[in-house]
Amino acid sequence: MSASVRERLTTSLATASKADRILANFMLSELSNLPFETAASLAAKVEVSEPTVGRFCRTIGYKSFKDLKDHLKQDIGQQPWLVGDRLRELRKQAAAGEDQLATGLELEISALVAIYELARTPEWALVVKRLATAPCVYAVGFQTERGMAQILVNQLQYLRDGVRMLDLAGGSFAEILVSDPARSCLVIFEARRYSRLSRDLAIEAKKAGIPVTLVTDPFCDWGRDLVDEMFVVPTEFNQFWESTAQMASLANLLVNGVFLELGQKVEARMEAVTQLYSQFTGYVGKPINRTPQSGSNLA
Amino acid sequence: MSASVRERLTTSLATASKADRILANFMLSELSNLPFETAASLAAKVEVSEPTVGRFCRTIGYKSFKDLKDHLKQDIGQQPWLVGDRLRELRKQAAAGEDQLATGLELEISALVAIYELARTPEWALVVKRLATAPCVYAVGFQTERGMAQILVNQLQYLRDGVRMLDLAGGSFAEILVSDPARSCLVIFEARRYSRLSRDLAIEAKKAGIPVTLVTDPFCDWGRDLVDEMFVVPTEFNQFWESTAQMASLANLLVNGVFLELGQKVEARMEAVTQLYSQFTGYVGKPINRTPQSGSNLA
DNA sequence: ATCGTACTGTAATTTTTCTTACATTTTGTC
DNA sequence: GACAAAATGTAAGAAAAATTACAGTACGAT
Repeated sequence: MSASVRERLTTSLATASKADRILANFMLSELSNLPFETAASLAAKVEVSEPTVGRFCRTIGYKSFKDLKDHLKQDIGQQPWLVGDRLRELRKQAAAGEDQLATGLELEISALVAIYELARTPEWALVVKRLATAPCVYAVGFQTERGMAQILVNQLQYLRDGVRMLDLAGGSFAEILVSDPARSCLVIFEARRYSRLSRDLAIEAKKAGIPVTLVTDPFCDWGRDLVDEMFVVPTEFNQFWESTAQMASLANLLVNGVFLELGQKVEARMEAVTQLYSQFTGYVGKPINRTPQSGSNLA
Repeated sequence: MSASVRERLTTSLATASKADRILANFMLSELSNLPFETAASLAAKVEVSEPTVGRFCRTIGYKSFKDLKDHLKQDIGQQPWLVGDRLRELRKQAAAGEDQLATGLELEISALVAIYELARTPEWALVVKRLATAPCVYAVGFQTERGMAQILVNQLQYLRDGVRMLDLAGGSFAEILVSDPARSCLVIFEARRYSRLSRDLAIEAKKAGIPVTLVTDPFCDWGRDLVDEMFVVPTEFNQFWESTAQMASLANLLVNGVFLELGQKVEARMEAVTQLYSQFTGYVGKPINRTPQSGSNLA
């Protein structure tokens, strides 16, 4: 009757019921934030009812969620969990050992800050508006930046129609370049070494009058006057090569902006997409819903 | 109106009244236990009345003791750091307007910290080693996480042979599931709502004996005993839905680890890939190199 | 010394958090 | 497919925590 909170949670996983497992899992992954939670806040996050939280704590041997937290206090003991402390800890280790990782963290953090600064610029607002309203949105990325375009596209597609990822599979980029420029816009993700395709595509798009947004690294010297907006994302984090990881954060912020711009009306669409996914593929926990919904195609 | 809890407490020491000073001092020395305290428990410990605690918190700018705790949670420390001023600036604006963006930034930063902590775990080292040495590496992601898998795959492919992205285009995942399990490993990126495919794939991979690494959000309750390693990435950044953006950072860190593991020998390959890209597509600044290089196919 | 101001505590009230009782749903079994 | 058992949610109520109102106290100024 005296195991650590973590141990008890882990043990419980074996026998616990569905809701209890969800709780245990979440608690395990968020152990360091638990002290700040309350039974109600937890319940909301994992989408169970409040009594379930209390009951679960009782089944694993505590009096209440609060009691569990009190035990946590002793468990964590000297381990830091305030972000500040943890950051400091990482730094210290970085200073001690020959670990270049932690300095990378600081650089990555500063990249994030830079991105959030970008998100307050007029250009940002402009791009968000365009991504929300242009009939056709294209995104593209080559080499290692292909995934970034993918991320933007996949998410935007939940919010609106007419979003497509470009690639050179067809050999020409004709999809966008011969379409009505007033109806299209393009987002290019790029970083060193810049693919010739990015530049050529930007040139042609400009020629065609299609608005182009370039998300790139600080070394890009060819974009400035070819594109309408250029978002520069820091990429040097002490890793063996540039990391464009934080472009994903930028992409997500853009998507978030588009959501805010579109407002309520996207909800129906998101619901429909989810419904369709449920129907054709299925989600964990819910079997495939094989009954096509009459109201599901709002595209 | 935007200092860290620690800062505010320290500042208050100068002007505070007797009881307040006692409180501030106690809080400062017990900062890491604060989340477990309640206004009443604190009051008892320093022998002041409960309202005094609340009042004190209000005089230093919080709504209540609970509000102070909430800020503590996000407090990333007062250390002078790289981007301190800019971060502070963003925070100030956040405090002023009801701008949820900046608090999102703090959450995103703490997610980064969590990832860098992950990168120091034994599991991480294990996964890196496996990604570096397994003959076949597969990565997969569905819905909005597809891009994450893409990012990992595209980069790993620069470093080593035998890296492929999985999808259901063929309808069966046979590529990996009927291959020699001793030669393969799998990385799954997933987040709510979890695709049925992720789980089923994990189950089958486990059955087949293929090591599986799951990168997911804190809400995932089905992975724990289905996979060999589970990396949990925080995803709630005050945006309209979960943002898995920081998984990209995790992917890049993994790639970086693989690079360090493989060492010098990857350079030749990277050079060759670059050469081939130059030959077939070309880089900005360099025209297509149309002369095939005799030494370029090391694959 | 007396007054006034600022500080602090007591007690009542409000708000939040947790629990209990009961209804409903889910799960497993025959 | 129906039943029982287990699990979960709802809603009401109990307990805890925090706030407010108000009264008393300490301390400085006059």
